[in-house]
Amino acid sequence: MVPSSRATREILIHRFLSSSKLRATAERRAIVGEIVTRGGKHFSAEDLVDKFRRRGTRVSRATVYRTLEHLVAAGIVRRLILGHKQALYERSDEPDHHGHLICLRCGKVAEFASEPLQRLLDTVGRKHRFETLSGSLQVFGMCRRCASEERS
Amino acid sequence: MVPSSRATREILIHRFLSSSKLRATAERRAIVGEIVTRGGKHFSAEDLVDKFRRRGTRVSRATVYRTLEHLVAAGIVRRLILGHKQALYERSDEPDHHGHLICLRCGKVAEFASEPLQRLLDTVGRKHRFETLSGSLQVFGMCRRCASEERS
DNA sequence: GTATGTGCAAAAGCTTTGCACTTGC
DNA sequence: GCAAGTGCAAAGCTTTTGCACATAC
Repeated sequence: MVPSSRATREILIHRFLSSSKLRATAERRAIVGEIVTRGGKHFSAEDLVDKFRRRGTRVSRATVYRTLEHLVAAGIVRRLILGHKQALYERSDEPDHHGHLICLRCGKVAEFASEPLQRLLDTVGRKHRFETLSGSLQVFGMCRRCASEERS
Repeated sequence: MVPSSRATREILIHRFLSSSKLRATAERRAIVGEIVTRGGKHFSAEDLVDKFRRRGTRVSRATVYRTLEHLVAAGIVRRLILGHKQALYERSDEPDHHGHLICLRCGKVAEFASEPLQRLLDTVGRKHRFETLSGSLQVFGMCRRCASEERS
């Protein structure tokens, strides 16, 4: 049974709005709602804009960017820079720290959870007196499919 | 005693040019030479353009970008995306794998070598049948100086 | 009623590209 | 000589911003 998406959304919206003196606008609700609906997957600002356009919800690109900025500041989503072009975002209430396997040939991004990564972050932070907020391990290379296609 | 920079440069240029059927132009020599001179530090495409402009060497921005692309493909430099704006590059013959500590407040990027990171990459690659070419661990947070300024 | 937020379109910033000219091999 | 490389300026993309209008509180 999947946890109630409606409940999650309300919690997130509440946390988001109360974290500063932000107003609860229809646009912000739509954006948070959409992010909740997407679950743990990565998404770009443009993904949201597209979705709203297709669905007929009126939210401008500028508002999407501005709201994402707030969400990042509030610690609700993380901003990832994986490929070479746009930034991707993901909910930060996802299984703690994880890394990304980025295929340089097909561009696919896979994710892996890693308990050792978590420990590594702790160690590094302590050693360098650095206050770690989040960490992202990017591994560049070739996914299994591309590696085998490359050989043939 | 620092290893001969001239020798290093020749080796790199040779490796670079012979890795495909690339021609040895003055521009490419200047770019590789400059990268060698910079040692292990990060640099952006614009850094190179600036340097050439100040020094009076005529190398266009387009050529810098095109050559960097070749260098990345040849495995001589790595392309890093650390902050939010331009890509940074670094020589890939640097002390194997290392991570980056990125301060979200002042933007400073520090580097740390990490043997455990190396091991983590191996483990992850094996586990996910992923052919790892390079890995980059980005740790976002606050550096010591900013953390203390923030508190005061 | 007023501080906040939104939309639009323009601006900004990095990177890529088309095309005519140059040059290494 | 000709394929490969360069420079220039224009175009492409994502993201940010200024400003007039709209709206949550």
